[in-house]
Amino acid sequence: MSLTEQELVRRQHLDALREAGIDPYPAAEWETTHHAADALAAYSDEANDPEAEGTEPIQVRIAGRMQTKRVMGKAAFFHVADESGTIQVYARRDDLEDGWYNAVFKKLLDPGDWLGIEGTLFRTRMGEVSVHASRIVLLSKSLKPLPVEKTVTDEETGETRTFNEVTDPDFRYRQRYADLALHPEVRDVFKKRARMLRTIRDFLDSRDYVEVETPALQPLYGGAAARPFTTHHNALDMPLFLRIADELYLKRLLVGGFEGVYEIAKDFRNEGLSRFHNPEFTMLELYVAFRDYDWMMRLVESMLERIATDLHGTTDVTWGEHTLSFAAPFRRLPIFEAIADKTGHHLRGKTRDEVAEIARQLGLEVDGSMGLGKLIDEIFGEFVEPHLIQPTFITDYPVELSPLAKRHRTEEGLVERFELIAGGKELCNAFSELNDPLDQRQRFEDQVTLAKEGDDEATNTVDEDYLRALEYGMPPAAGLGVGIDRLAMVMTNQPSIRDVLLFPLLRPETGEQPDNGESPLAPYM
RNA sequence: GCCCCUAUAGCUCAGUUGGUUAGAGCAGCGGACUCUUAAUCCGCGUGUCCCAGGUUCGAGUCCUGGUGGGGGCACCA
Repeated sequence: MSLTEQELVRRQHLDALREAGIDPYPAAEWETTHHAADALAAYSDEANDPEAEGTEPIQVRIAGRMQTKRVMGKAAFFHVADESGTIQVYARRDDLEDGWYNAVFKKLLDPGDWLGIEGTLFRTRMGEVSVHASRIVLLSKSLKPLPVEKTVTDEETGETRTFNEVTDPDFRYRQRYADLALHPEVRDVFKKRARMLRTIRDFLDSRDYVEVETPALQPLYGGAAARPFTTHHNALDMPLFLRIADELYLKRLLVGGFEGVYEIAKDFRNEGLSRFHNPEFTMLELYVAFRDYDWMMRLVESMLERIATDLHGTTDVTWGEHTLSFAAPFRRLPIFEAIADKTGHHLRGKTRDEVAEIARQLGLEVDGSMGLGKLIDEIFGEFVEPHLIQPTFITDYPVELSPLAKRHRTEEGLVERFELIAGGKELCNAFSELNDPLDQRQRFEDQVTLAKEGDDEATNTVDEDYLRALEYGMPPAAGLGVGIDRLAMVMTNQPSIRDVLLFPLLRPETGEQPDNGESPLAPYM
């Protein structure tokens, strides 16, 4: 791939630096005393006013990426960005090592270079707290120019305007490193995501639930309805599946005597991509012995309340034009009531064919392969779910949809299950876990029948080992699954799952295509 | 898999009913400048107009096919 003029210029700078005896990629540690934000805070600390008579100037050593460079002959200003923010640096020829300013700083350093700066804090005539540099060290040379965005604050209105903002999603997702370097607010999203995960772990650990790890490579897949990725183990010469859920392994651990276990892990589902779906995604699963789905609703309320408060200081979370309230308790609504509210149709007790007719009346496409459960799910997904903006527990699903959930204690044909919907999307799925081994075997066999009838998401194998575990006796338990990515979307107000994944799945870039029949795929050049 | 939108300089974008040499700002290059902040001033345009065909005297512009990206549908307990 040919280099642009700007890339060539930077390579020339690199060569010139080496000729001048400056290592553009030095190994030695550059110990810092401050981040940019700390330095600014230190200066504005009124208890130690640095502008008061007789006060010693504050010495700082900082490190960061050079932003725009404004050279005015024998002095220059530039900003340096580190993880905390930016701070301006004032570099004067006569304050730096002899000849260095003209020969190195002006000619060979470029925006994007990583620099170490030593100096004292002062306030410029324009009022900006800055570092008056006594020493500037190149820490790492940048050979490829980052796009230049400039943000201006209008002094009268206080409004900020950004020029040349990089908005191309292709660029931002593919070159996430550049997106992050350019956009501190994108880094903030991922810091919030990390904090959310830490809150979840704190919350669960404080209840003495044990974080465990179960296989991602599985000889049989199960625990959800989804098509798996398949792979192959060479030494054992056997096919393996990437997990679509952790559920069946975690419940084996309840049999083994753990009373609370959870796992935060990637699941893999071989399905389409969308604003809400990535083929690999992060799932929290939690199983607690001797509890039921009612109890689990209260736990979820309490956990989400805490996540919202930790991230935002309040249970109110902005979601597009809405404000979601995660203050407990959340609304609870049986699925049949929810459907009746939105469509006027009471489906409880109706036969498969009656529901199919209603679905047709509502304008849904119905075909003969759709069972009662599937039809109800379709109606719910089309007419109810998108309208559930505030956090809402939808409860008591038809048994056909839930082969791993316990039958409802009083309602025939239903299971003790809930989903939490917020922002019009499913965030959690939970139930009182089915622990009757004989009922479980029957439901697995029903799934196998569905698979044979052509449902390519039904599991086509009975997991005999799981049934063996259940036969030893699994305590009654409540189980929960939380889509961490979707929760992160809601908690950080991001419209696409790609905005809460550092590296969402994209097609590989096609490289330069020499007309020689070689592979067109050259992802990273 | 289907439908719609979209692709022009490193970045953000303009480009007329098809018209001859494809432009602007920022970035970059050369020069001036010791408190600037989209620094300013003087000079310089750096391009596979996503790709491949086609229509035409002539295509960035129109047509067909393809590729990347976005949105929607389908799929997704």
